[in-house]
Amino acid sequence: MHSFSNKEISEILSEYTDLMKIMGENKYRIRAYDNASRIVSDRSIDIEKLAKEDRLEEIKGIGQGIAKTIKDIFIDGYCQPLDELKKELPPGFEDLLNIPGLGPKTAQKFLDELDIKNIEELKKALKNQEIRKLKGMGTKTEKNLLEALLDYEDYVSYINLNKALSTSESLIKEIKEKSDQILEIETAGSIRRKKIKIGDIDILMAVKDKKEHSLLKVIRSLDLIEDILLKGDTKISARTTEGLQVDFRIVNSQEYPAALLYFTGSKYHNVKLRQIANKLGYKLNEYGLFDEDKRLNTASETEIYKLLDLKYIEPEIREDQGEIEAARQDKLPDLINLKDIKGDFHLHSNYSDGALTIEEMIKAALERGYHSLAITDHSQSLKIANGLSEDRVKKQWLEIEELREKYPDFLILKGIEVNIKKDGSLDYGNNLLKGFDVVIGSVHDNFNLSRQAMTNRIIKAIENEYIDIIGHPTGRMLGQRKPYNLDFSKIIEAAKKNNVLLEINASPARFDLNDKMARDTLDSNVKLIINTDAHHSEQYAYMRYGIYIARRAWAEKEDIVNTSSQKEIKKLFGVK
DNA sequence: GCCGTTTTCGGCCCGACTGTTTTCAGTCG
Repeated sequence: MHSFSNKEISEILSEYTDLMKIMGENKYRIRAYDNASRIVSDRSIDIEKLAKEDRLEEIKGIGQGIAKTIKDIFIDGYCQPLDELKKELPPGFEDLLNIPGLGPKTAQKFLDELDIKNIEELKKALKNQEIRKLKGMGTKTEKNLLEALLDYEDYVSYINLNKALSTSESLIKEIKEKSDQILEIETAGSIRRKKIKIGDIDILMAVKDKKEHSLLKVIRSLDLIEDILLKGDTKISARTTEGLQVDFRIVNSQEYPAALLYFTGSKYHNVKLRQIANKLGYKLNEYGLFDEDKRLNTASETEIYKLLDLKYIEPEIREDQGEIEAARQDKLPDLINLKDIKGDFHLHSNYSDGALTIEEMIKAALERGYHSLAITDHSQSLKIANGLSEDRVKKQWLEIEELREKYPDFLILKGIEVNIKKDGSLDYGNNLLKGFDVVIGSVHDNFNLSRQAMTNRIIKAIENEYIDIIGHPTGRMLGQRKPYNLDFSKIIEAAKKNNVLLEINASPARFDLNDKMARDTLDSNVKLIINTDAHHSEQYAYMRYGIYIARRAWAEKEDIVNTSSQKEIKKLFGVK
């Protein structure tokens, strides 16, 4: 038996799906494989274990055929049917499908009729105006494909949630200012679901008359809009000055709830809802829930769910990852809210690389309605961030003790973000560490250890009796640094055994843990703490992103330590 | 290829837009 991660199996199935599309396979077979690829990547099922125990068919969506395909991958070490398909196509050919507007049929046509084997050859053919000679192709197609190809070569694949939120909020604000026809307007799509990575922006609008509106003109005039990609009565696609696609959808008021549901997705959530609607004898589309041709009156998404015998499902968990079944049984989680948060426990002051004094950080925390915080500056070896020597730690403790007298009702914890060294030992000795109320262990160097070495390094830190929290557990920096190689299930296990918290670092540079890992953590009954890692009090506002991640992880108030009372916090961190 | 509170066979979510057609296939979400 060979070894493969869920992700690797998922990618093999996904590649197989792409190739089957090009070969013109049965579309339902393609769909089955596509679906299986998603299921395998999604949740924390242990695909390798199930394969070894011959229990793959227990997974819904995986039947005899795909179970055998997966099993054979573990036995052979590769996917034989995939390799056979690959032999029939030139290497690099499947990359053509990544170009927007170019699908399997067109790709196959290019190969058959012009012997185009890869993106380079396509570019040449487009520039030489060979494409327009093909039947069903014209100059317009040629021009569009060339543009799409050039875009693809230096494209924006995705942006982070914080950026997407601010862009969509600006767009909506400007549309409202420039048009008096908007009855309702809202961001839908993956932004409404608060996914961390956003591929495009979906904005839904309700107007009085879908045929008689001048929204195209308004959209064309928006500051952030560079050009229009597609224009219809109900759908307008545009591109921002930063190269991001925005889809505007236009409906009337009656249609709005169903449209909001539809355009929020996810696609897989929607498919499930439609299947349920069909079973109940209804039809669900973006214009409403229909009984025969009669639209049922639904004033909100909640009413649509209700007619489908489901409780309202929050957008953040609409991913077809068990939420529909939970909604049917009234077992949905009561998701945590921003207002439940009472403290922030990973903060930097001007003792290390923060911008403000401890007192300034306290004042801003009070303004946010918090009752607690922890000052956790960097430890001595992080010179670049002005890490604290033992003497400066002692000096900071004295200052905190004075501030405690000045703010008696507010809980100020003496904390530290201590470096976890390459061998898993910590940057301070236990004699100093035991004087802190909160010790966060973080990795700040030697990111390229082997999976085993990195896992052991962090586990060793978790086992130190003074460690309370593992900070930004995977070390990723969005768009800059990949997460380090880690057996995360072992980290969860160690955290559970040693009563250590794992952090959701809410800083937009990190978003670490991500939603899936956070959900896996909670599934193992390990609690999470959400911290902003603020270096300035303005960054307390990052807490909302941490909440989004937690909500996507199905977190309830009780799952997140920051919601505890001051008394509970004291008990948790052993403060008198 | 998967699935079943009518089914082990016969279905499988649904619609918008584009380009090139003249009624539709391809692509996308």
